[in-house]
This record gives sequence, C-alpha cells and structure tokens, in this order.
Amino acid sequence: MAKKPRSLSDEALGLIARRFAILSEPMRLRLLHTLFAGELNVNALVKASGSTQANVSRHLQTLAEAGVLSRRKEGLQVFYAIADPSIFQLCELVCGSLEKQHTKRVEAFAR
Amino acid sequence: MAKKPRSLSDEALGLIARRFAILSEPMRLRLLHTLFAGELNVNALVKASGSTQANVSRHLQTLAEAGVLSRRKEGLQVFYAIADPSIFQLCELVCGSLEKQHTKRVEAFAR
DNA sequence: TTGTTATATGAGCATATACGCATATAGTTG
DNA sequence: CAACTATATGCGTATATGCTCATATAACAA
Repeated sequence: MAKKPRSLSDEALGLIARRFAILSEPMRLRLLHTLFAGELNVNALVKASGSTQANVSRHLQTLAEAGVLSRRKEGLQVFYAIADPSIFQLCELVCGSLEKQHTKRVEAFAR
Repeated sequence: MAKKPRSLSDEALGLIARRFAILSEPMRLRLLHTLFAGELNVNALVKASGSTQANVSRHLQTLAEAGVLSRRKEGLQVFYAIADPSIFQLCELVCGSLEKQHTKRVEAFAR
C-alpha cells in the first residue's frame, strides 16, 4: 500500500516542500537534535545552541507551527518537545544517505 | 545501531540541512516525482513539469550536484534518473506524517 | 562550412528568510 | 503597585535563491 504510485497535486507538493524547508536550517536541526533527548524549555535550548534568545524563540515557533514540536507552558517557562516522531527517521535516512555518498567518494579515489 | 544518539558537528548539520533544502522546492519535487517512473531526458521533464527549459535544466543540475540524480549523456540528449533511493523513503515518510497531521486536525473539529 | 536541435548558463529582478537589536508581553514575587 | 524573569515579536538589513530572457555550447545533419 505504501508503494502505490502517488499522483501529487500542486498543493500537496507545496506542503511537502514546506516540510522539507522547515528542516533545511542548521540551527533548527541543532534544536531538534538537542530535543531528541527530551523536552526542554527555551532557556536551556538557548544555552545548548549558542544562539540568541530571540533567534531560538523564532525557530521554535517555526517548528511548532509546522507541527514538528509541541509547546507546553508552565508558569514563566515554555517547554518544547518533539511532536512528530517521523523526524527521527527522516534524520536517520538523510544521515545514512550522506554517509553512503561519502563512502563512495572515498572509494572512488582509493582505487 | 541506528538508534544510538549521534553527536552532530556544525559541518554535519550543514550537510544535512543542505540535503533538506534540495528537497524544499515544489518544482524539484515535481521533477523527482516524475522521475519515480524511470529515467527521462530534459525535454520530457520540461513538458511534464510545465516549466521552462532553463528553469528545469537548473533544477536538474541542482539535484545532480547533490547526488540525488544521475546524469547520462546520449547524443544530443541528457537523461536524468534518481540516483539516491532514499528519496523514495523520505517522500513516503513526509507524506505519511502530513496525512496523519491532517487526519488529527479533521478529528479535532469532528468531536 | 551552415543549419538545426537539445541542453546549459550569464545577468538581472523579485521574493523569502535568517539574524541582530530593541521592545513588548506574560507570569511571578515583593 | 513595582521589579524581575522568561519568552515573544516588530523592524531593518543582508543574503540566498527561484524565475525569466537572452545567449552560449555541444552534437548531429546536409
């Protein structure tokens, strides 16, 4: 069922492209990677990322609006967590693909 | 082994982000989707995409440079094909995730 | 050679967005 | 109420990139 050819509308293509665009910024990937260990508040993410509070806040909002992160307010603090588990698999897939590419390049020079 | 926590360098994050950026344009996704059926030359892709020859050529080059497509010259024509099979899984994952999101939204209104 | 076809590319324009700075808002404490 | 903390946001700027138009290049044919 997962293998049947899909016919994609312009709207669907736009949504898919948007999802990839969300993941196309190194700073957002760093935040996601930090959140792989579990829920964190903004301040913790600011410290872990080495970026500014304003910048981190904006990226978190972008990720939350896209449904990638969940947002939970507790007093003064806001906690973000990964809401879409497919993110793990997406990153694993891309990492694996890039590693394979790199291996092939190395082998091409080694012969 | 695939589940061990990865520690990602800035360079690795940049490469991963770059791969996602490659997939973040609707026109490139349309070209990839068309190529799911098999190898095609530029002209066929121009017709299938409804875009201009210059634009399609540029996008194909972007995808080929990223290692997503392969390039084969035969006389006057150039044939492109999907070189990285992980693309199929990436698109399936994203489509599945977006469908799930949509379903949840519908259910939220239905209650 | 000249002409024709298929593809690639240089230049300019328009748009999107990441970032920094300053400030606003919300919640807590006194 | 004021003061403090945690987070969000408005604005300006710089950069990246997608698109169009025109032209260049490459391969083939006559």
